[in-house]
Amino acid sequence: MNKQTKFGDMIKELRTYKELPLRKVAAALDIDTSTLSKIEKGERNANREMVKTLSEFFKQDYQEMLVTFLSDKIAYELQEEDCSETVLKVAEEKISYFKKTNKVLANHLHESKK
Amino acid sequence: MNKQTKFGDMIKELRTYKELPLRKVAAALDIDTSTLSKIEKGERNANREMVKTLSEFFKQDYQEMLVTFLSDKIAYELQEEDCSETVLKVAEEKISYFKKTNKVLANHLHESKK
DNA sequence: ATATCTTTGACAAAAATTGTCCAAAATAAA
DNA sequence: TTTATTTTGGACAATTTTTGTCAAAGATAT
Repeated sequence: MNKQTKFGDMIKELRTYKELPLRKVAAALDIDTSTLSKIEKGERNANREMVKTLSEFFKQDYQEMLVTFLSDKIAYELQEEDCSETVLKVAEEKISYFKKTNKVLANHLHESKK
Repeated sequence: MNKQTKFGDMIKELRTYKELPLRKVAAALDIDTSTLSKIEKGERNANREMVKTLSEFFKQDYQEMLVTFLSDKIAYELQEEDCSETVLKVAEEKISYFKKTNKVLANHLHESKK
């Protein structure tokens, strides 16, 4: 599986490789087939719980799937910026700085991750 | 101004340096002082329009402020992940890959940026 | 042609964000 | 210390976004 693979493509790949219908995977995730179809096509968001469930279902490494999932979100947010490279560099510096000093970037914003 | 400076701290710095009350800056932004106060403390989100207005108001480079603003958001999203470095790397690859191939990561998700 | 699978659009419900107001807390000025 | 001004925090409705669900159309396979 390619590094640039989108999360949706990844799980569709896994699903079709095992010749499973959306129905089966959707059941494991406890969601509608319609929703899963959209997730595969990048039209709806998955969430962490789904990533976890999918990694178990397909016996894939959770961290790896999570990286695919999260990097999609980041890449999506920045894809139209022409300063995206700089943003990523600065973000990395901020993260390591705040991890080091044990501070937090901001508190209240969108804290529930389901 | 430090690279790791948070957006809120940055504009507070600019404001206090010029000895302006929230009231004045809030007026330029056409928002409540209370909201601006929260933005400075990272408790509310600014948006692009505000970044633009602020860059003009304080005569700062827009791109630079934008980088501060966007990197805050990214850093916030990833600050609790232990795979954040990898995520950023992969995100960068995805972005340049999709820019190159002129594709798009996903369509419909949160498209209005105000 | 029939059955199964996939996609699409619509919609209400739920959740998150925003704008606004008010009053308390903090700070500065008199 | 009183008074004025600035800053902060909480509450709340309005708005926007996301989510879950359904039904039907479209595609594919049997």
